[in-house]
Amino acid sequence: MPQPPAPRKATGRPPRISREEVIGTARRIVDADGVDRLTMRRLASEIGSTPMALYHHVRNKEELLVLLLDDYATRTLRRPELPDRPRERIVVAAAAIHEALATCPWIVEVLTADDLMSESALWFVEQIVDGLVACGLSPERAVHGYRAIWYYTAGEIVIRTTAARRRAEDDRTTYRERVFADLDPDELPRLAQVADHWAPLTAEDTYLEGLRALVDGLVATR
Amino acid sequence: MPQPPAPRKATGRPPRISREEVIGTARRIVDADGVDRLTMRRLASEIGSTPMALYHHVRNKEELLVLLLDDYATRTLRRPELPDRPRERIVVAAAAIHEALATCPWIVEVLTADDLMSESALWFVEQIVDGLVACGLSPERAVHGYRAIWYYTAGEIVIRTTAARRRAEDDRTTYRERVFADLDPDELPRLAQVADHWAPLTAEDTYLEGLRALVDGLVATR
DNA sequence: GTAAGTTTTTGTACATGTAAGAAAACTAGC
DNA sequence: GCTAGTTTTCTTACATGTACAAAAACTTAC
Repeated sequence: MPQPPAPRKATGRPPRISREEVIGTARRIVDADGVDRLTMRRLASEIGSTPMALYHHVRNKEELLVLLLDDYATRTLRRPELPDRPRERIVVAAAAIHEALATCPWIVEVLTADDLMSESALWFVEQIVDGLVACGLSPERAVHGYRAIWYYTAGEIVIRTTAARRRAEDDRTTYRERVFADLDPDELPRLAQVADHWAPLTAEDTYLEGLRALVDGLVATR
Repeated sequence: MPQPPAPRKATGRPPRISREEVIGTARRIVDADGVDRLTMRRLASEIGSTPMALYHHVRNKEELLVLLLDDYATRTLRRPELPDRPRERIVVAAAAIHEALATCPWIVEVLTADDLMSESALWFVEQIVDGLVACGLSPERAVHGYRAIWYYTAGEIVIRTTAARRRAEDDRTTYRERVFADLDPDELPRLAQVADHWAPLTAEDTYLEGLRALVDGLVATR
């Protein structure tokens, strides 16, 4: 793996491709044909190299996807105007991250891989932690609060995106539908009550409401 | 795919293996050697069949894993004593699901695949939805509240498990550590302030605190 | 020049999930 | 028995990520 801090040793066989070229070409493929079409072989051939050569610039395909997500975040995350009230500041910052990620449908494969820790995302993290501190949390509790918000946000995106993808590529009856079809109203009255509306209800986008509830709960002095 | 409701047509070539046998053998492999060692070829050979024969009993490997998780949930989920206060009931029910899933380290691959919708898990869902209604939410809002709790719970498990796995199999410096090493304290004062403790802070298990905050926020009349 | 050392590239090979279709093993109708 | 139909199993084949080792293309020391 190359060491950018070193001032270019100029020893060894000179590289024909660079990490940037790899990422850039991968981005083009993903933008054009979707993440499913991004294979190491195709990437290599489009870049004019061989599959294994790529592995000197990225550790493996997963890291490549993380780098792609980073690249995407750097290019599209714009810092919004933040309201004055700290509680609203938290909500707006988290919602901005959520929106950016939710419109990038292929992240699912990567989202769980690591925290969202690109340079450009840190500012949002800072705003959230700072907002929590402004609400009276200790720095430690603020970090925990940020983590909770991140769990909720990432979980929402991953689950909703996966569900949507599954619906798209598989129109057979899902297990869920079968289970909900014959609920015992005596044992599970509430679920039986909402069984008919379960699908539309869970399809609704309630990220913001949930986020608000979570933030409210986090900043409430208990 | 076989139709269990039909009373056994007894036509066509008689099956030599059953879905139950497939799941049972898969479970043994996973219990013995971990989910990584579960391959369709090995499963087939241990069952005394061929890989492609399995595909008449499970749709694909992902469905097999979902069925495995279902099986696991059915065997291990025990209904806890629930407190009277609805708010606490929600917390206890959600925490029970969380605990069962968190001790089953291989679920990550499946968790995002679908809701946790095995028969045995529905009772917990019922308790959560019912608890939310008892706190004054409409049935619709209660379902949304349950979804928020599920997003948070699944996100926590997926992210923490993936992070732990990554730490285990890769001791090289992570991207996160590098980013946190040189934070600009002027631009990101809060993060710089906690940078040293970030790793231990995020390693702490704060699921319950986050859950409590979320539930508090959900039931608070606003 | 040559030799040694370093880094990148390439070629080969393997494990894996699974698509496609042929074959096998049965039943029902004749 | 024979044929047609149905369901399950088996064979073959392919795409993919990537391990491993050899080769290539450099620099530096002599």
